[in-house]
Amino acid sequence: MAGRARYEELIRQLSAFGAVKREMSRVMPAECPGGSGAVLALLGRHGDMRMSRLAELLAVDMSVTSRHVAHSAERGWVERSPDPADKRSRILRLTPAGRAQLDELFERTTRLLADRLSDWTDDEVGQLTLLMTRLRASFDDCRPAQSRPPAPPADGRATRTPITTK
Amino acid sequence: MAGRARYEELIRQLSAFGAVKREMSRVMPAECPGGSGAVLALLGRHGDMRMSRLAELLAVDMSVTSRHVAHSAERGWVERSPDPADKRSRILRLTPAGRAQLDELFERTTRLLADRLSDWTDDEVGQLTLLMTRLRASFDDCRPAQSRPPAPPADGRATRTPITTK
DNA sequence: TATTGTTATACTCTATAACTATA
DNA sequence: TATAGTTATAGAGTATAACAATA
Repeated sequence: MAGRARYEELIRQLSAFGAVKREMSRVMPAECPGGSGAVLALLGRHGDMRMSRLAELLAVDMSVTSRHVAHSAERGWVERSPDPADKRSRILRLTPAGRAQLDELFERTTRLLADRLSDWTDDEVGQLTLLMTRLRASFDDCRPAQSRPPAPPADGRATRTPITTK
Repeated sequence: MAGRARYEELIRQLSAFGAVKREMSRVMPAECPGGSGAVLALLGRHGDMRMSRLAELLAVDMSVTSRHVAHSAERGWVERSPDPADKRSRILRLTPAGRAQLDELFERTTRLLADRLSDWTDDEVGQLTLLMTRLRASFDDCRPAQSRPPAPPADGRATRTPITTK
């Protein structure tokens, strides 16, 4: 358990963190806003899935997810095919065009980070990523849990706060 | 210089970080949205200042700053007095009510963090804060620079870009 | 009756541009 | 002419609630 001063300083940093995200979004192609980018990134990482699962990964209401996905689908980046097992559901899949767009996003953001973080060592970047991942996991653990998967097989530098199915 | 895989993983974490911020803002009093909270926090930390300086600290356009400050002033948290040295400017100051509101904000967010991060050590929280501070500084250093002070000596966990009165 | 997904509405945050009042 | 600050407008993100189709 950390001291109050620690928390307050962390709060300040969290609060001021918007600036970094804003600068990241400024290098994104105008046609692809952040919401769509997040959709593509998650589909690229986790593969095909349903709306509800995507909403959970985005940690956002499904109504919001629906709009982001609609935007992506309109541009041909995502395909929504009916789920044969449940006609209410739709299976989302990244199209080749979506994959290309995703590559472009990573290309741009990676270039930005490589520029800004040129004086960071590989290990320092890894450290920050690890701690941010863990922070997010610590918050996730306390969510109204829908269908949190039982300890997703941590893939390398994954979450240090193991997820227990409640 | 870190490897591309490092950057991509960091990008994913940055992208997913909104969830943490959203949860933080959910514990805020309805009357005090995030923008006002940031204003109060910066005035509390750095003391009285002008609009332009606050806008720079917020890393946001002055038009945005103006609205947040107006919101805070309407609620009696911030006082805008004319600058005798320059009649175009206004000096911002935290009122006692603003200080009380700020205390309340820290109280709530600290409580949230203490809950979520109960299994983090003091040192781990410090580590994360330090790295986030440094990340932000790395981005700041590349900004269109208005009155950025000349590379101050980093002192541990404080902002690495200390503020000097222009 | 409950769940999946969509749509309508409203609110916050942001940037750009036009405007004022000083400098 | 340039700068400090305000306001109007527009765009992105989010949540809540009402709705349709299916389970």
